[in-house]
Amino acid sequence: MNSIKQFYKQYLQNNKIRYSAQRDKILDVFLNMERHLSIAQIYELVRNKYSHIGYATVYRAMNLICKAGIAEKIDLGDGISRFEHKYGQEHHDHLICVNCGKFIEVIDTQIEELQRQLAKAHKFVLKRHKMQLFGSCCDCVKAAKQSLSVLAKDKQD
Amino acid sequence: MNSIKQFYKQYLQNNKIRYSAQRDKILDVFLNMERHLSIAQIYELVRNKYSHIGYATVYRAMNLICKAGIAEKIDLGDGISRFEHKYGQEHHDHLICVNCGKFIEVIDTQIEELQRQLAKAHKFVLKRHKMQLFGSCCDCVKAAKQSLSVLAKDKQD
DNA sequence: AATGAAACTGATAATCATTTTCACTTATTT
DNA sequence: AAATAAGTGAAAATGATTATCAGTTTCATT
Ligand SMILES: [Mn+2]
Ligand SMILES: [Mn+2]
Ligand SMILES: [Zn+2]
Ligand SMILES: [Zn+2]
Repeated sequence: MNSIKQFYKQYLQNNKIRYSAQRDKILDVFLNMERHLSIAQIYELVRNKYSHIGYATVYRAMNLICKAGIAEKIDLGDGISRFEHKYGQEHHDHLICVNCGKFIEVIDTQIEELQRQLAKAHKFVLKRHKMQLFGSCCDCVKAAKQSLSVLAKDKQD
Repeated sequence: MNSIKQFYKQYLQNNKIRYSAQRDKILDVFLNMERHLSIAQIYELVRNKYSHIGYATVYRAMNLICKAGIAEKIDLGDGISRFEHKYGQEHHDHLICVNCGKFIEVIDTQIEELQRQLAKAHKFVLKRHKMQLFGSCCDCVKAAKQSLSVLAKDKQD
């Protein structure tokens, strides 16, 4: 039925790691959650649904889920790790709005190809890369323009 | 004479921030240092040369130097901030060897242009970006091959 | 030169995300 | 069932960074 869960169970079995009730619940929450949530947010969701699960257990479970290749930890440099789905997802990079925190997932095959060429030119064996574009999303730009025009109007009066 | 120091003094003056002996020493160390050093490493260098300067003062001074636009803090996701020269330097991205930690500075104008287009396509007003390519540098690849062949020879014997 | 305000320093404490520890419980193997 | 291994949760530890605060230095004004 749930092929991801099957995959996870297989991974644990292969590595002689037990499949506990806590790990099951945390995986369920992760699989049903919005993208890019932090540990604190995942912990809250787990608590709401099941309670009585420790913070450290959520950390441990999410690290396992990452090791299994089902989640990926992403780091925006703000000191908070976020997690996103990786199983069956193709690689992508992020546009991040510095105002509202919105994530836009992007993949640009030309850039990816140029990255490979760049690494090759420096005799680098490329393992992974991180590309994050920070700026203001269209909604936030619109909102900023709006408030500017309101200010201008106030000045006129 | 030292135009960067002049620039720094001007920045501090403009912002009513004093130019102390500690700030002078820390700036000197930063200006003469290898690229991409951490606070701990800068602190060591400062200590060797002058001693009696507090850790917090180094943090504060480096943050100031960044605000002035002379240094830039870079984050590789390993929890350690590193600093590099920014004054008069053009933007660049990094190839980072996951084995030896070597940095290679790169700039690919095609990628930069594609990034701008990508942002535009999503109606994003781009402020800054981060691109880091992780892998093995040619020296580390060579070393790995070497040790592999040694192992193979051992097996033969 | 004296004075008072403002800025700076350095030691230390606080913060915050994450990891470790450890006594205890649960699952698996013998 | 007993022995062994793994997992859990609470609490402590860690490590980078920032905040606090009493004492010091600098600057401007008298
Ligand atoms: Mn994503
Ligand atoms: Mn650099
Ligand atoms: Zn936004
Ligand atoms: Zn290397």
